[in-house]
Amino acid sequence: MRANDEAAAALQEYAELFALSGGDAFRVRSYQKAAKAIAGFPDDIAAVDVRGVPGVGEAIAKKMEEFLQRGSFRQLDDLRARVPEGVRRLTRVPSLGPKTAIMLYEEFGIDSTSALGEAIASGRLDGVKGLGPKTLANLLKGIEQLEQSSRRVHIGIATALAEQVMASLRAERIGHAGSLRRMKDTIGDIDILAVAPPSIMADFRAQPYVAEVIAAGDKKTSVRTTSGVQVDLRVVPAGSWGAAMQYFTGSKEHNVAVRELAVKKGWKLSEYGLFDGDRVIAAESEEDIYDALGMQYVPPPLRQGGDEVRAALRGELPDLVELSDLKGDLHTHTDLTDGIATLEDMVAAAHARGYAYYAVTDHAPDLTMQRMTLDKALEQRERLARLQERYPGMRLLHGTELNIAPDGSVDWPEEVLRGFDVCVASVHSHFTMSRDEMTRRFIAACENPYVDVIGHPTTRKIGKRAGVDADWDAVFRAAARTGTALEIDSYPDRSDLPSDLVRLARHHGVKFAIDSDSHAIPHLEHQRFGIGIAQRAWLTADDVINTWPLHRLLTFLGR
DNA sequence: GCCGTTTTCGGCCCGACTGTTTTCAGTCG
Repeated sequence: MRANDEAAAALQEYAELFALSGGDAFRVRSYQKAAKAIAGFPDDIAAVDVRGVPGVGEAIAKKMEEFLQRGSFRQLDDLRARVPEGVRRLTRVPSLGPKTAIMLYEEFGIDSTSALGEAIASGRLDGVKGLGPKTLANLLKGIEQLEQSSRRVHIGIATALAEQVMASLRAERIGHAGSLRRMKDTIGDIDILAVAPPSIMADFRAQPYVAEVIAAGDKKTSVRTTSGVQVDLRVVPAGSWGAAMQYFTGSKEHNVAVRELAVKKGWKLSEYGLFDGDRVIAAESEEDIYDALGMQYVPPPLRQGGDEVRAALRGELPDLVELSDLKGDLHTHTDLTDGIATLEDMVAAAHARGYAYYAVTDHAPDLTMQRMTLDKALEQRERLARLQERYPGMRLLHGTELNIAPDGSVDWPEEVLRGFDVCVASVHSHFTMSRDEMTRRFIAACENPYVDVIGHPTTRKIGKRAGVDADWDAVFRAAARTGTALEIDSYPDRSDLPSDLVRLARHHGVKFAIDSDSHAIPHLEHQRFGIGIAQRAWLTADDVINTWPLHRLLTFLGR
């Protein structure tokens, strides 16, 4: 993890603890704002003065400097000691905020979600002021949701941790396998393979990110990291690298299918190689193994144990969309609404990525907290037009992220919508409508001729909120019929659409936009996670509108 | 805590929703 992300996480934790200990709400907001700005700051704060980050003054700068020196700061240590861990977990329950968490702890001694569950079940909280029967029932439901989701982390967290682990170890060869390599949107634990001397295990156990050693052997060491995620490190022989990668990448179902192929030929496939008796047929590279079995190389995101093995035997695997196919980004924000970087900085960062086009899509007025007005949007359009002169090779598109109201309507009338190059439309509230109402809502949005892309369609937040309920077949048919693209929102805690729904939508003839939904410059890189979702859904470049050349994209947008 | 063409104090995104209450507190985006 970058120093910025670690420092921001510590500050964010401090903000939470500060709120839980009854601290001033404006100060809480200051800490949160600064944490967001530090995480999104393009330069390494270990290398530059952190006071240069907007929202960071003298007090926060001191805390961050202490953090960079010793991995914590005094005020954070104090609050960690004062606020029980269980109380912090209470606030992760949806609809349970700091006020209620403090009250439950101080009045009833409840310091964990399980204690809360028992207290509700036993009737101990019946008749408590502010906690009616509906609230208690909602809390129980929230606890259940939390317990189901808390064992896995989203791919953004897992990727950062895996990269940190690999960078911290010296090896002749090192790489990650498992569900992370298959680009699943959530990851249970991280598998790292290495070709290295035995001493790597001791080095691994001594790393500062290790909280607990679960198992320590010559071939495998398992630890729980300070972030709570388990990491397994396996040392493999150099000659078996490909076989080990193939074996530990999985999925289990994929490996069963591939091993059956080997058995049919009278061979044996293990993590040490593909063998005919004692003779090694292939072991050093995955490509050799798949080749020897008479099939195409199967890219990890496709190894799900579905029909990829059959397709690979027939030579019918798709030519998957790659990160390098993307020619632009169609959903990004600036500090005009809830982004933290200026229009000029976001555009410059997009240009540095070599895009052929780039859309700025700040929020529209119906999300009142964003304070957007038509005047502000038009002024931004002027600024963008002036910026365009500086970037002749990159077409700047002025867009907006509209809000889909419960009836499926959006923020502005047609004459205003007509003026945008691209309109993304997304659901941001009213998540609990009935399936029928929600389906009608999405279909109405698709039928709006100015809506080009449905943003983060299920609105799920991994570990926090389940997706909305809708008849997706009906929604996808409407999207295909109206020429409305569905977004693959690459922001890792969204990962939305999820790959199974992408595959279903593709079946209906839908096109997709792989967007970063960036609120800061580093977020532009998140598109790699969206590519993973697209690959798991077998998408080719032709399925993704932001791989298309500009003129084809503009034709699709109908502008 | 931060911030400043209304600068060193007094503001700080604010409206909707839910479940509770009998006029509102807490939570969320």
